[in-house]
Order: sequence, then structure tokens, then C-alpha cells
Amino acid sequence: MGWAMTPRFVRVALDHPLTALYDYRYPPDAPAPQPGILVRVPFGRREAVGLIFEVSAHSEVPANKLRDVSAVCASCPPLSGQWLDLVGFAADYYQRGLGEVALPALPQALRDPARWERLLAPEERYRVLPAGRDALPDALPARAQVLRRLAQALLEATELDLADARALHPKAAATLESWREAGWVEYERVEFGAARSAASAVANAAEASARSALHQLSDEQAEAVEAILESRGFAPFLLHGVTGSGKTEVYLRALAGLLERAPDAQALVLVPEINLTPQFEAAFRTRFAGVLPDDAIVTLHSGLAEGERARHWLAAHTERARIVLGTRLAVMASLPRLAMLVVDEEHDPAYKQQEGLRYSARDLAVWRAKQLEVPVVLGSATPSLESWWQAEQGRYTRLTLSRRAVAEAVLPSIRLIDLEEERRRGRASFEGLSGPLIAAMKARLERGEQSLIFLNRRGYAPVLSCDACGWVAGCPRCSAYVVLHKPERALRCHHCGWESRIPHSCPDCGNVDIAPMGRGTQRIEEALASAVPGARVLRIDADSTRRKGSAQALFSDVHAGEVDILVGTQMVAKGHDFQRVSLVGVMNADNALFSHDFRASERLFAQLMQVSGRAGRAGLPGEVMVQTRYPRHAIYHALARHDYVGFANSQIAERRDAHLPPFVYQALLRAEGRTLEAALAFLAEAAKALAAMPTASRVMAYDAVPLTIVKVMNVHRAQLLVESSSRAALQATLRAWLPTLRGLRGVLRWNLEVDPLDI
DNA sequence: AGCACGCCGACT
DNA sequence: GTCGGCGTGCTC
Repeated sequence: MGWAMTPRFVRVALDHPLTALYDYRYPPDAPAPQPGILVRVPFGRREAVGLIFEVSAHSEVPANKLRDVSAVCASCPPLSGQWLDLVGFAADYYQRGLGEVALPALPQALRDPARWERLLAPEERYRVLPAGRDALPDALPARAQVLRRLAQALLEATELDLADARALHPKAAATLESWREAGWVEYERVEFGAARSAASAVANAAEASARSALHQLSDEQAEAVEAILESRGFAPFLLHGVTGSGKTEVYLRALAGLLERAPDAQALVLVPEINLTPQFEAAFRTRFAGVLPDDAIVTLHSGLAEGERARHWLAAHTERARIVLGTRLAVMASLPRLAMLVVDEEHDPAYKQQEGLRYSARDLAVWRAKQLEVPVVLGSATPSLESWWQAEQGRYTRLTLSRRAVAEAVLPSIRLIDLEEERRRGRASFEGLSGPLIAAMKARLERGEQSLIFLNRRGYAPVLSCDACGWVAGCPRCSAYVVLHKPERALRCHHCGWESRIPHSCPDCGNVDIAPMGRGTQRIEEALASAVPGARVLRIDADSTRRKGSAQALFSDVHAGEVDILVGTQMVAKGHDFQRVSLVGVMNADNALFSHDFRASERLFAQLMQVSGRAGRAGLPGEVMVQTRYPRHAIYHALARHDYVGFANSQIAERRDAHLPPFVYQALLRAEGRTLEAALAFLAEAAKALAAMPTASRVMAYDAVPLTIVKVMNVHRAQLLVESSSRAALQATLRAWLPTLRGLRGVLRWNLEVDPLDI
């Protein structure tokens, strides 16, 4: 029946910047077409993977232009209507095409038709046994290079997927079988989804609650958990808790309660950075061991191998995974039974994607909660002013944890060290380390406690200059100074990666007295060796953790007590529970006080609160020393009193007076040109077009300005800020503006960012 | 985004 | 005389 109605055409989103959907004929012998199915289609001269958004019995496209869908991904369950709506919202809100949002949100394996067949196939794995670990390295002749590569891959990863092994060597299966007979490896076959068993979760959910009960909750924690669990429908919570107040315990309890009530439910837990996933994962696995099957908790972040990421994503999509723990990219995961979301450290700028689709994972998490009418918990010791303002207005329910969870752990005392006064009184300092800070570190060393020095600048020195003529080492491709890196004996541009040797004399005047100015973590690491004799110093920053997994190793050295003084950038400020750190020293915080960015003080306050929270978590009295030349600045006063609320309210008042977010909505048009003039001319044309639009009265554009770092990689950059007090007016205007922008020429690239963080 | 076509400078 | 630069235009 209904042959006349047979939907023969599909409208497909493809990963390219145009917003349109493309029509294709759908093969009659394939599974019934429906939105959410992945297809392979001919597109121009090549084949592309697309996602069906619409299905129809007819098409407006002339028959001579229509082409056929060339393959249908039958093994992947279609993406749900709710997921497609999420994509639709994000595309609309951030002014992008559907395909531009949808396809990058899928794991690579789904975007590769060659891998579609085995997406949900049983997993066949070989794992090295101790005997094999001993024997394999010497068992193969040097000439058998392919076999050696196979052995190497196996030894490195301990286990190897059969399909991956076949990619290395076509006859890998036979070889691995012979190794198995030799007792070197073992074979394992796992059916995809085999472990999914909601029934066992029902029986065990009570056990989770029982286990949770072992952790004594504070009254505030108990109230927070209760409020979350008693909520109905869309319920956004702002969980405001000082560091160490036990926000994680609230998340765990709320999730346990959720799973007890709804055994099939799924939850999404977001953390700001990859480094934090292992400790969260460990906490979740411990709490839910025996309650949920092992594979019901999965992680999703960019550090996962491609295959693993696809498996975890599919586990969530097929409902086998119940708790997904991930970084911002996980916010787009398909979770058909999503029933609760958690965003830990919701204020963290890492939730903002800074390239491609510039979305805020925190904002999308809130949107998903609203779409599904479920609770979302935003946790932070220093909420973003956006979220704080929502709570002030009563749109978010505020839950407060005002005390540290471990009874004897009190908030650290915060002491401001006035660098001006130190200097006036002629007190000794060494390489920017003040006398009191050095003395405090020595005292910690004697007591066997740890110190943490926070300095948000990596490298040895940010500038290398000539005393005689004023020459400064700059990047040839960027309008920026190059940073001196001493261990690598190189000058390095932090914007484009350009490197050169350190010159022995000034290239302009020949003077040999060229000197590093300013201090980075490397220089402080070096200085500490002589300032605090006998201390074991460890530096943790993006340079010392470049190799994959090395951050984890460095952090475990700290936990093992093999380090006395830890020097680091903001990497050390986030989340880690350093049990033996009783002193935190902050250097160079003042920089942010005079930034042109109106969010700089908000960020500085959050960072200082966060790093202060590293001190005294396990009963040791914690002390924080902040070196500053402006000890009377309001931000330090608020910090010394641990007064987030006072700080936030004064910031809110300032933002309101100055008509800044969250009281206006902003978008930023950035242009890149071969010359600055070209970039500015493009923006001027764009501004003119904007002023001519019907809604112009409700939206206003500032003057186009060059970016602080005007030139990067020989490309000149400028930006135009657009704002409105009405989000809807801004959205409508941007939508109407874009086609005009696409028509403008003369610029290499441009992009539009909605709700920009850095201006 | 890719990938073509198309029209002007330095090379075998 | 070509090879190749990237400006412009199109993809159901």
C-alpha cells in the first residue's frame, strides 16, 4: 500500500559551509529512509558522507541534477530526532550549516564508509601474556619486518584489535593464532552491546545507595542531592561550592539516585580538560562497581584513539553506556536516554570551543537539559557571571556548599605580599621570588610538606632584548615577541611555533649583552634550585607534558611525595587533589588587572581561587601567598576573604553599568587578510551592510579594530564587535547579515562567533 | 571545504 | 612555448 507515497527522496546535510540540504534519490532496496541515517553520496567530483535530515516523496530539484545515494549505513542505528534537533539548534544559534555541525560531531569511524560494516561487529582482540612479552621480542627474524611491526604494536598496547592487526598485516589472523597456540597471547571476543543489562542495574542500584551512605554527607551536600533528585522537568542547578567542599560527592549521589529511580537512564558528566578525566573516571568506577557493568561508564575526549572513541560514542548511542564522562566535545554525544547532565567547573573557559564551530559546551548542556526536561547541575567554586546572574534572577536554583568536606580541612589563609613595600624596605628577593615566599618554602621543605608555585607563563623568559640598542627578539611571521626556552636552547613563537637558535650577540648592533627579561616557569624552576637548596623541584606546563600521557606521570610523582616544590601554569590549578601541598605561591598575577578584556578580572579571580584551593586539602593548614604590586586592589581583597559572592556582585554591577554581558548579547566578526588594510576594509563593508539592515536600530556595531596580536603566520587580523540587548534581535540580524558577508571579497578568511569569550 | 576552470609571470 | 600562481564559482 501507499506506493504513490513512497518516500523516494532524501535531503542530506554535508560537511561544508553552505547551509542548504541537498536532495538525492534514495535506493528502493535499502532500509526505509528516515532522518538520522548516514549515507554516502556523490558530491561534485567526489563522494561525501552525509546525514539524512528530511525524507520526501518528491523533490523540487530538476531531475537532470538529481543523483543517487550511493550507500546507506545500515549497521548504525539512526540518530534520534532529538539529536537532530540539538544539531539544528546549534547550527541555528551559532549561524552554521547543519552538516557543518552534525558531521564533525560524529566519530571519524562513522564518517568513513569503509568502516561502516564493522561498526557494531563483535570485537575480536588478542592480548599479550607474560610469556609472550618475554618471548616475542626475540622470536622473530630481523628480516620479518611486517611481523615485527605486528609484535611491536601488540607489545606497546598490550592488546590489539583483530581488524587493526589485519590492517598491519593481511595474514595477521593466522600469525596471531599461532602465537596463541604458543601461549604468548590470548584471544577474546566481545559482542557489541552484550554487557547491556538494565535488569542488573535495578537490582544493584540499592547497593550503590548503600555504598554512598558510607560517605557521610554534610547537611549542605544532603540538601543539594535532595533538591536535584526531587526536581521535575527542566531543572538547572548552580552548585556553588568552595574547592574541597565535595561537589563530586554530590554528583555521585545524584547519579546514583537517578539510576535507582530510572534504571535505563543515561547521564552526561563534563569536565573542562582531559587531565581531569582519569581521576573522575576512577571515582565513578569505584562508586558504581557492581552496580553498573564496567563498560557502562565510558569516557569521550580528544585523547582517545580513534577506534576507542568510536566504540565509546557508539556505546552511548546504543544505550549500553549509562554514564558518559568527557570534555566539551562529549556534549554532542548521542544519548537517547539522557536524564541528567553535570558540568563540573562550569566557569572554565575550556568549555568554549575556540575553532571551527565555536560553541559553548556548558550552554549546549543547559539547552539539552531544557529540550529533554531533565536536571542539569553546573558546579563551580567561582561560577561564571553568566550563570551567577541566572541564579540571581531565579532562573537557576542555587545550591551552596560553604564548608570544606573534610572536617579538619579549613580554607587556606591568604596573605598578600606587597612587592613595592618589599622593594622600598630593601628586602632581598631572588628572581622575582620574594623573601617571605622563599622563607615559607624553606619551612615547608623542613616539615616535609609540599609547595606549589603558580605562574601563568611558560618558557624561560617572555622577551630577549639588547641592553645597548633596544633590539627585541620577535617572530618573523607574527607581530609578537618570541619566548626564550632554555632547555631546548631555542627562541619559540607561542603563536605560530616558529623556532630559532638563541643568538650570541645582538643581530642589530653586535652587542653581546643580550638579556632575557621577565620570567617564565623554566626560569623559576632554575631559580628555585638555588633559592631553596635541597628541594626537589618539578615543573608542569604545556612544554613538560608535551608527550602523551606524561602529565599523568608527573602528577603521580607529586602525589607520591617525590617532589618538594611544584612549579606550573594553570595546568596545576585545576582539580587535582594534592594532599601534601600546604603552601601556594602566586607570581605575576597583576598582569590581568590592566587587561583590555573585560573578562580578565573574572578569569583571574577564578584562577586564584582555584589555585588557592590546592592548599591544605588534607588537614594541613594551608597558606597562600600572592605577590602583588597592588595589594589594595579590590580583587585581592575579595580573594583574601574568600569572598566570591561579594566579588561577583560587584562585577555584576559593573557589567550592568557598562552594558556588558550578561546584560548584552555579543557576536564577533573576525577577518584575516594579506594586509591589515584589507581586513579592516572588509569589516567596514560588513558594518555598512549591517547598518543598512531593517533591524539595525536594535543592533549596534563597534568600530573594526586590529587584534592585539595583529599578525600571525603573516596573516593580518581584525575584528568587528556587534551587540544587542535582545538575543532574538541579534540572532535575526546575524542570520540576515550572513548572505551579504558571503558576497564580500578581498579577504582570505572570515568567521562569525556568537557569544565570544575573548574580545 | 574541495575541486574545477581560468587568466597572467618564471622556467625547461 | 608550458607549469603553476590563487581568484571565482559550483556542488543535489
